[in-house]
Amino acid sequence: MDEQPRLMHSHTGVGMAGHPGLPQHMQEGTGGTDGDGRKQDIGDILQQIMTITDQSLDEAQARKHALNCHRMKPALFNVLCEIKEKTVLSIRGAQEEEPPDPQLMRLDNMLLAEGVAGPEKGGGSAAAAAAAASGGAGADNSAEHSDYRAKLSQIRQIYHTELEKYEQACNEFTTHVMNLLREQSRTRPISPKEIERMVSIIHRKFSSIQMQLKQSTCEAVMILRSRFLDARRKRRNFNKQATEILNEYFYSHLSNPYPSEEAKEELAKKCAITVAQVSNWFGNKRIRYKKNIGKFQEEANMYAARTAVNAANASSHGSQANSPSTPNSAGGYPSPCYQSDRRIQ
DNA sequence: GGATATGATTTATG
DNA sequence: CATAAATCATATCC
Repeated sequence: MDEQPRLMHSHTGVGMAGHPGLPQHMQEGTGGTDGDGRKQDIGDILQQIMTITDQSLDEAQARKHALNCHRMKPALFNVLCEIKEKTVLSIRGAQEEEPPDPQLMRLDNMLLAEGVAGPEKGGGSAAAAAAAASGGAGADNSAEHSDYRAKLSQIRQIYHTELEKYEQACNEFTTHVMNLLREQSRTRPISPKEIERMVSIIHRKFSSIQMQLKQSTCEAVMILRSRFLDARRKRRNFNKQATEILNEYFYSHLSNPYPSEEAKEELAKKCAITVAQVSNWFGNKRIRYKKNIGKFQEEANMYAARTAVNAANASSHGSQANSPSTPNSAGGYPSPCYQSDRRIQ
């Protein structure tokens, strides 16, 4: 809207005399006689154009309409078109290319990798699988994970809503501007290139806003990750049953407490934890046992007794009325001392 | 609240 | 790569 008076001033108002783009009949001096009425006409029109900004909008609208209907309008318009063509050509120079922003690409890639952008990934299938695999025992673990997933999808949803909002606003604005330009193109020459450029400017602006959104979404995801996926921060003790199973194995293999890969897998399954966790547990247990055997003596005795009783039960099942609740009363079980022949290397 | 227990991670080693 | 050892960071106990 504000370009109209400027254009008129700079090209039509002042620089008119002798402009190379102007047709012959408009470049004549004031001395001519037969073109006098016509010149007066043009002068009037130009005067009207010049004063258009001083008028109220309604008045201007009316003037515009009047100008539009004026018989000289097509001729003048053609002149303007010519001028425009020349000046626009000189304005438009080395600015058209637009390389993809590496920063934006980085953000996009990350959002895609985190599953925030892109298509909805298989809803809860991973969580369901985890819950199924862990049975009832590892429920807290999967619950924690689902909490993480819930937060992530929350972020995802906000991100998409905002993105959509921006997109919509961008489209609305673009349409609005294009309508304006189209409307203005009746009174001033507007090339398709110009419209294109305007649209691309708008899109650039909006995409820079989008980048901010992506940036903050990335930050949110990062914070979420560090909060939830750093297991050290959310350490959970294994449940009683799991530690019993692990201890049982440890003390019954005290001479060589290094479960094979298969044994680890078995233990992991029984305890509803991962193989890595089993390895961690044994690593911790070995070093801590070795460091302070005395402290573990009682525990060692207890588990040794229990396995002894279990063995006895298994070997002579049914014949004896035994009570598994009195393991300590049974004397003579092998004491799990830290001796040279059952060394941890 | 601090002491201790404990699961996970890091670092070093062969 | 598996493990030992040190270390971290939280959980749990008292």
